[in-house]
Amino acid sequence: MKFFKVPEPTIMRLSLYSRILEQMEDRGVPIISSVELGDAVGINSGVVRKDLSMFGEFGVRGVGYNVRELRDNIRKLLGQDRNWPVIIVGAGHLGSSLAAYPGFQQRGFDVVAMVDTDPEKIGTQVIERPVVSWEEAEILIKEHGVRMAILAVPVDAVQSVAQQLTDLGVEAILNFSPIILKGPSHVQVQNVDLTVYFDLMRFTQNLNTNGLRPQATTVRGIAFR
Amino acid sequence: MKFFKVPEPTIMRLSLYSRILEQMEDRGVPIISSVELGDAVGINSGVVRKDLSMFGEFGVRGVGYNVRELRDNIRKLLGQDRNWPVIIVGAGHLGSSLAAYPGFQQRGFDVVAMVDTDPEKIGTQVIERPVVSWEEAEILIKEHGVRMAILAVPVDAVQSVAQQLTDLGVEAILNFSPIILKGPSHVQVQNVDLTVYFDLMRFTQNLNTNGLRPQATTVRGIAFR
DNA sequence: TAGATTGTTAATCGATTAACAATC
DNA sequence: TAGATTGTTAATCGATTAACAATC
Repeated sequence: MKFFKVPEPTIMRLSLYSRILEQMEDRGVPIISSVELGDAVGINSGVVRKDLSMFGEFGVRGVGYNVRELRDNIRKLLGQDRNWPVIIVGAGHLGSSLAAYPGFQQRGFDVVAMVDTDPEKIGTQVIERPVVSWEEAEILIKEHGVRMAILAVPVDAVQSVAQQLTDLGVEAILNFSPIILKGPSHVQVQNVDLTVYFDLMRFTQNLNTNGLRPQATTVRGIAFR
Repeated sequence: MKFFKVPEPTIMRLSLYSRILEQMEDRGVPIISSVELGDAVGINSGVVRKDLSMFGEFGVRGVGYNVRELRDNIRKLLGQDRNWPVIIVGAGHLGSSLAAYPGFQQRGFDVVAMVDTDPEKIGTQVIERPVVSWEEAEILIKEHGVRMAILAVPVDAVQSVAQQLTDLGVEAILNFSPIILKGPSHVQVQNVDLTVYFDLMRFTQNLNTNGLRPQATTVRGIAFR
């Protein structure tokens, strides 16, 4: 078995490259240089080359990268070329907006269902997705081989829902609740805490207010200005 | 004028500390150690102490940190003690779910309005927030001194909406659309691209699928397992 | 060949970790 | 005083940046 050590910033940038390349492909651009790709995502061209070189030699010296070829390679790396069934837990505002996310289907995710405990919601459809009970969810998870779940439930329900999901064999949980979810080590938990971003913005604004000027910083390797 | 250089991971962790301290305060816990606080957010106690020491000496050696005191200090640092009027642009699913976000009001943000161009929506209320036109938005922005905006509009509208906001004097934009927004240098733009997180999860799952096991990594300084 | 751009190496930077003196 | 925990320093680690040889 081979061991991999890919810096997280690299993976996140691959995701950005992927979208830019998609756009280029749509526009019929055949070749792209690391400088152009870097500019598009707001980073240095060296980073682009370094990131890509971790996975192979995709470019041609003196020429650049074949857009379609590179796109296909990155898609494969990120698993965007396969179909990933996911379930969304919580059919509230956030859950619904995630279900409605256009990039979702488009990028290889397939929301098989939304789980909720509210009897009023169960049996209905939200954004053309069936809202189901946990009993039905269990069946669907087995049936579709669901391995990824998205959590958009109230804070106090997070931990028990995560347990439930783990018991049902889910291997990856993307948690949007503002709480740090801890799962067993074999389950990949990714906490995305939106309040952190609000606080991040406000911190800077607050410094400005106080007559202080923070130095430019970077966010997750993505330059912002 | 004083110059500040605060690592971004530190700011994000301050946000996490803030919430944990809020919970402790609610539970009536008077004192907390860096070890306890570190455990609660899943990091090493040394990081906690280092982060806090950037802003002052908040603890007592041999004892720990006074929960209420530390909470108040961090609130002040992050600007959570003041009221920040914000507007949300885009009254669709994502915009609505952000408006519904309970932590919003609670943590010092005040959504004064939601802006939309759909005549069907203008004049209605979403989550008790008025949906207004750009003309009305302009008035409200001036009236409330709005400096922060949240973007939840379709991809193709992002750049022009950002321009509009900048023209109206908005200084900070939190962009949720999966596009890298570039604003003028005096405007703070924070791109939060949810698709990046999906890809991040999937990348790991994809490696697992291929029989590879990625090493444990960290996300934005927050350990996950 | 001349020009361009990759892939890669070495230097730099910054954040995390480990360790411990200070001190309650 | 003994035990505990902070604030801080030095060592480590890892990512970014700069530079350039390889090569189309």
